[in-house]
Order: sequence, then C-alpha cells, then structure tokens
Amino acid sequence: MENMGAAGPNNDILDEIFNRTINSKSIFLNRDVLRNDYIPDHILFRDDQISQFGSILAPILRGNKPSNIFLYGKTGTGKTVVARYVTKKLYERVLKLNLNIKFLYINTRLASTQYKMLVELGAQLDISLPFTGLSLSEAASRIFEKMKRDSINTIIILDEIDYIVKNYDDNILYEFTRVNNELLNGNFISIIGISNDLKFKEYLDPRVLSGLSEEEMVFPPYTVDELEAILTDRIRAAFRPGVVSESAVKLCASLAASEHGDARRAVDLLRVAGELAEREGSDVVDTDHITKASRSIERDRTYEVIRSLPLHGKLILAAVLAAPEDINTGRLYSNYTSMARSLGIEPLTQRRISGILSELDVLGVVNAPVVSNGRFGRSKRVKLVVPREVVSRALQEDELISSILK
DNA sequence: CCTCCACTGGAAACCTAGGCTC
DNA sequence: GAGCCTAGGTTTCCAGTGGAGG
Repeated sequence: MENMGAAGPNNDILDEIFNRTINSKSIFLNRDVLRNDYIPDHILFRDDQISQFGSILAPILRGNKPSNIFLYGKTGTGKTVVARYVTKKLYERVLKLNLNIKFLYINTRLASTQYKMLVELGAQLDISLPFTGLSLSEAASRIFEKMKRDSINTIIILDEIDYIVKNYDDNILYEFTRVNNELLNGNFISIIGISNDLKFKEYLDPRVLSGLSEEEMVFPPYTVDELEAILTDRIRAAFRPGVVSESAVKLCASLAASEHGDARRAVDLLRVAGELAEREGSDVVDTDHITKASRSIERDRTYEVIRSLPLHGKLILAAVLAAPEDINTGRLYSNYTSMARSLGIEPLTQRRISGILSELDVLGVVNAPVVSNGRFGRSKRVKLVVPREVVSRALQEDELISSILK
C-alpha cells in the first residue's frame, strides 16, 4: 500500500462518493421502518386479530393463564408482527404492574433442531445449556426448574412451528403443553404457535393439537389494495415526501400480491429498491428500482442459502452444476462420488444423497421430482432452478470446493 | 397385460460427541 | 476416569413402484 494517503485517482473517486453522501439529502427519513424486524406502532387491516389476540392474552395481567393460541396463515400475512406487537404492548403493562412475566420468542426454523430450540429458550431465561450431551427432557426440565425457582410466568411464541414438527416429532411440544400441572406454585406457560402451513395440524398428535390450539386465529392474505395502503403508510415514515413514485408503489404491491399477498415481501422490495436508488444517487424510487430489487432479493436469498449449506450439500450442488442438463440420481451420485474422492472426502451413501436432494428441493435450489422412465427405472430428475452464476459464485466461497470448480 | 429397471423412502441400527453419575 | 445416556446425522436393509418395452 505504497500510495496510501497519496492523492491519486482512487482518492478522487472515493472523495466524490463520500462527498455525495454527505452533501446530498438521503432519500430516507428512517430506513429502520422497512427492516424485517420492525414492529410498527399501528398495524393496518388486522384490527380484528389484534383485539382477539389481545383479549385472549389479557387475563395474564390478573395473574391467570391465557389460553394457548394457534395462529395460521401464509407468509407475510401479519402473524408474527401481530404477535410481537401485542406482546410488546402487553409487556409495557407488565412492567408497569411489576409482574414477573417473560415473553420468549423462538423461530423454530432458524433454531433448526429441537435441542437448539431449547438452548435458545434457555438463553432467553439466562440459563446456559451445553450444546450437546443433555437429553431433551433434561434440557426442558432445567428450563422449567428455572421458571419455578424464579416464579416466572412465560408466554412463548414459537414461530414457524410447522418446521420443527415436520422434521422431528411433537414430544417437546407435548411437554410444554402439559407442564402447567407440574409447575404448580401458580406458574404457567402459555404457548403461541405460529404456522405458515394450513395443513400443519395433520402432523400433530391429537393430544398436542388440542393442547396447543385452545384458541385459533386465521390470517387471510392481503389484497392488492391493502398492500398498497400498507406500503403507502410505511413510505410516509421511511422516505422523504415524493421520493417513491405512485407507479412504483403499485408495481410493488402487485408483485407481492401475486405471491399470495405477502406484505413482508412488499416491504422488502421497497427497502431494497430504496437502497438501490440511493446508491445510484437517484432522488426518486421508480418502477425500475422495484424490478431490480425483485431480482436482487432473489439472488441474495439463493446465495445465502447455498453458502450456508453443509459440505455435502455443496458438493452435490457442484455436481449438479457440472451436469449439462437434467440429471438423474444415479449419474449425479457417481459424479458426486468422484468429486468427493478427488478432494479426499469420503462420499456419503446414495440413500443419504437422495435425502439431501429432497432437502435442496424444499429449499428451492433444485427441482427434483421423481419420474419414471419405464423400463429404465424410477429416479429423481434433478434440475437447477436458480441462476447457475449465483450457485457458482456461492460455491466459490467455500475454499475446498472452489478448487474443483475449474 | 405383464415385466422389470433404478431407484425411492420408511424403519431401524449404528456412530459420534459430549454431559452426567459415581 | 469408567460407564452410561441422548440427539442428531448417517448407514444398512429392503419392500414398493410408474410406466416403456415386450
């Protein structure tokens, strides 16, 4: 770095960027309003759900156990935000009344295993559980023990609860719905389950289902008009007046509406579009930015998913990438084995690869339907459904794998 | 209509890492 | 420190199957 500090062309470029950023007024007033985890102070079109939800939980302020609640509706229909909004308001009251109530929030898809879910719950109660070694029931009873010892009442929000049940079983859920009797001392746990999957109930043991869904609430998708109103509302808080064009709002709403009325997606689009516009130095956000944002979000998601895949998942993708077109499990497996061997990695069995392929299918990275080729047997036909360039870029990130991607 | 391929996917056994008990 | 226990990932085993070609 000999020329560091010297006034060269590079410096001029940077000066220009920095100056532009300092001097130009940002198009944003408050970009936090567009963040994924933002809880607005008013929520549109969900008055019924909010009041129903609020009245179910309200008894907690008098020290009574609220019913367990089950919320379901597709992604971006406001389940999480309503749950967080109401519990936040409730928490303000709890503080005023000086009650010993904790609100815990877990996304079971992010926690990914039953055990990690318990570790996460424990962390929110200030107890640390070892990352392995304990049985589920031991981990759970340590959590219960803590609640009993400190006489804490808890409301636990289990977001994307369908994930954990589909991949494991519902034993710990059963423990949580059942434990109130043993927690005595007047302590209780109320469970708020949130599911994106309407058919999820079929996976649950009837005992758990009846315990979990003492109350049920359904969140319908937002209509285009509703999405537009939500966006307009957020725009007022997030951007300077007049920055976002009306046609951009319309496009944003209709894009999100075509994905089953997903408000989260609509707001994401808006945020990314705003960031793109700002980076370009544009002082308006128009339809062009929305379209670009839509593409960029998809790419980022894919990139992130692939980058965080376990080694063998990546290896399989590398093998899919190397295949010219659709490829069946058998051929894919032999390509995968030779790639693995060339890296000095012991390949997994075909049975396992078949399973991993199904997981990649669920993640939306590949399409792997089972097709029958008649006389030539039955197998998965694997096809990449995300841009090759994104996959290859994400795989490059892995040192080991980048060495075989020519 | 029957055969038979090349797997699929369920079930169970096995492996590993790490905490717990004594 | 030996011996035991469990969760989560993997392997082993295998019955089951959609449809092209006979």
